Amino acid sequence: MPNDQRVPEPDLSAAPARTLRADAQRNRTRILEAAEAVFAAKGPSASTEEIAQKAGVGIGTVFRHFPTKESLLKAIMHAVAVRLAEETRALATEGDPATALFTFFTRTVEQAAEKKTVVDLLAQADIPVTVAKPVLALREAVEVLVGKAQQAGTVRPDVRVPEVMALLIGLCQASLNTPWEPDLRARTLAIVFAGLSPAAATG
Amino acid sequence: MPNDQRVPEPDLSAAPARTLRADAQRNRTRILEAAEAVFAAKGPSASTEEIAQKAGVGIGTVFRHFPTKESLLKAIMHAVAVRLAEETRALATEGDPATALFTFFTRTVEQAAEKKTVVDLLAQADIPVTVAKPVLALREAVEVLVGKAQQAGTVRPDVRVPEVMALLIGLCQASLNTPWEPDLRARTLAIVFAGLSPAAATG
DNA sequence: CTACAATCGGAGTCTCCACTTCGGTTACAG
DNA sequence: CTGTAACCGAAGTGGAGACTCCGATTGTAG
Repeated sequence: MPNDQRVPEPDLSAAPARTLRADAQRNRTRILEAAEAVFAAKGPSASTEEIAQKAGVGIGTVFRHFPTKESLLKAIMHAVAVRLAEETRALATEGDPATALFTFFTRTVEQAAEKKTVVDLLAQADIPVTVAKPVLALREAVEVLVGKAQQAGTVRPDVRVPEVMALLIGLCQASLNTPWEPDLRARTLAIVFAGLSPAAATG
Repeated sequence: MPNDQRVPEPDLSAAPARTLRADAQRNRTRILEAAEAVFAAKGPSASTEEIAQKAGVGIGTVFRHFPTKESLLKAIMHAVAVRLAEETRALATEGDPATALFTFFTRTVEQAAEKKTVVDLLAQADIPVTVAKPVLALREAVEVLVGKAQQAGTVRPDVRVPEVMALLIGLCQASLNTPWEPDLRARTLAIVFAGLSPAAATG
């Protein structure tokens, strides 16, 4: 039994502590699931109590697993970033190079309205250190998408990744706050895609 | 001209009450100025106390003039909406039809980072009744801008106002949360402008 | 089975903020 | 100048939410 616990670094992955008691592990999972749902629906301002209730545990249990509301939020953002980066990388390696970027764009904007966490994650100016790695991975995956689309001739060669990310973030935020009809979403995306295409004037 | 309709609605303009005592009028003005500055800098979550302090009055004075924090916020938004609508209308009547829309876009996005109130106003899904009129005026002015640009041949004829507003809101929000370098802002706007231009493929 | 340490959970604390109250102050009519 | 009604402002109230404490509960080693 390791009496002394020396933990120089907090591990934010799914199973951080060793020999975690069974109920503790179960509750931890429940809390993470509940937190992801609540944060996605109501944003970071959702109360910890609501998360505890949705998870079916007491509020004290939440704060034992995550000493701070912020730490819980970071754990969720970490998970979200990892998933998003994986999806994007899959699209970059397996998808049709000519259209993969547009698919990624459309899919992300579509889901933005339902997943506030994703938008908050993307919009953050100063990325917390704990989620920096997956966010970097996401950026690299987008870079691949842009590069392939440019090689395939569906995106202008002078377009760079920062402005693509800027457009993505902007569209996600706008669609989140002002729920778009599918028709409006399609037309708005069409304008951006047209602007990215080689047919457009460079101005 | 709209027919005269009598609406029992509180007047939110600068001088609502008649025969307001001199010091009261002065304080009211100070509060409005302070609130606009603070809300623009910190958003709607800024505390009333900070506004009172910046205005140089007690917090009680703020609540006498504006019974609710929300009513104060609405008064500011009303003023902002009126100003923005006037600027836009001026651009619609006096500016070069071919470029006025782009000028409006660029100017608004440029100022977004410093004026959170404007972004909050534009992004609101449900416009409060008290500011609906100037917001409608703004929308009409944008409609004129789009129409003139289309007549001048600088914007595709199939583009409609809703998607233009959606793009504007998205760009403003993104530039607000993630401060853009002027260079990035220019490149991002260039993509959108290219997408609006007739040279772009319709998809 | 039993002991015990890890875990649970919710009442309690602390802080922040919107909003109220009321005694002191001041503009202004007469 | 003077009375007074309007106005001022800071201490006070209430509620919400993040975080803590500690007796009760429970998984698990032996």
